[in-house]
Amino acid sequence: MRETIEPEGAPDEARGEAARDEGRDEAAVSRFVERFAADLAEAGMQRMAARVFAALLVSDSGALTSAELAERLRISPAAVSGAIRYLSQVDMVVREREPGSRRDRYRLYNEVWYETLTRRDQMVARWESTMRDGAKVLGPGTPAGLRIAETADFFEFVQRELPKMLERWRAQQAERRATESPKTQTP
Amino acid sequence: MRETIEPEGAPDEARGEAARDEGRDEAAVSRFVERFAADLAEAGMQRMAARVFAALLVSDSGALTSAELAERLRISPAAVSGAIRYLSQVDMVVREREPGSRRDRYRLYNEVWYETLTRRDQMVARWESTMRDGAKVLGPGTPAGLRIAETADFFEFVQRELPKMLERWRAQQAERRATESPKTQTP
DNA sequence: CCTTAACTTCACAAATTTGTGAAACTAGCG
DNA sequence: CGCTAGTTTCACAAATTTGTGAAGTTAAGG
Repeated sequence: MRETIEPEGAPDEARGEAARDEGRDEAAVSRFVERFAADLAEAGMQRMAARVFAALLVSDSGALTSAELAERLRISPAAVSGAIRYLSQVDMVVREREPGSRRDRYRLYNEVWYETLTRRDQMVARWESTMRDGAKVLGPGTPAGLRIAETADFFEFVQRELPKMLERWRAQQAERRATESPKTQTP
Repeated sequence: MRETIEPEGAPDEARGEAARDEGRDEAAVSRFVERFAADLAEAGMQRMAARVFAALLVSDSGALTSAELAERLRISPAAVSGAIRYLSQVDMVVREREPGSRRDRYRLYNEVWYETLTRRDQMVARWESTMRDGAKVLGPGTPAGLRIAETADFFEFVQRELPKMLERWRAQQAERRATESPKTQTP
């Protein structure tokens, strides 16, 4: 029951400068946006942040203004603001001030998955630190102390592995781009 | 302000069959439990589940009864029940019915981290599926379609990598146990 | 079989989170 | 320099989540 009062046939002075994304099955796209957002939310991301991220993902330009996001997701500017604050904080989106206009655009960060995994890595680092302290408290002679020390070791292991894994992904991508279509280089 | 009325000096008929965990700095242990639980909660785990898991982690036996958990964490049996339901569901804890007595014991699952990563893997699988569908909706000719297809590829890559990583961890552990102290085998 | 210890379920009150409208800022543009 | 489009902040109402007490269930032990 929300009435987004935005004269549908507004003069197009304000139109056409951003993503147009025309000629697609908007209903299907929206379903996809909501489905992916739900996946992310289930994994712990704030709901609005997830929706905004998904909306950016399906835009051809990879960047949208606050107004566009608000319109497409049917949410208030305040909600967009909150979502963007979160997404910038975790480096999933970058804010671009357009030189000419006074409105911001929010762009998908290119290395999103790199950033996201790095963030996860930092979390694991914190856990390892917690575990090392715990191992001290419990003492190396006790079963609990040993178990906790081993957990710390596991977290340390994961921390060493994640960056390597990202490296392999990049290598694979580089190779694929080289072989698959030698013309398609990102401008 | 919770009053856990449990006669501290209860006759020990009901004592001594489970974890005793004596002679440690209980205050320090409790701080560690709460800290690690907070880490887990921040990562999205339900708070009570996180606390119960942490409490099991610091027990020497690696297993506690509902009553012990309730007492140590100062929570109601209902809360324990809820937490255990979650933890069993995700295979982080196994339920053991003691043959003699009528009370259950909840034991840390040995391969917790293996299970946890596997679970994460399944989540990534769902995301990949979402992305493949999305790529279809957007179409392979569009920028958004390409971006989404690449994301799907990334998820696929991660899915292939995680199991390998776990394999390496196991190998490393096996080796360490062999070299470090050839006597210390789990009974 | 009946008793009763142990666990689970349920309804609810408390606490937390979420998204909004409206007011407060900020900075282009005239 | 003031106007105003665009964004952020704030207080609050709605929705959700959380943990509890109490009732309900199950099965071990007499």
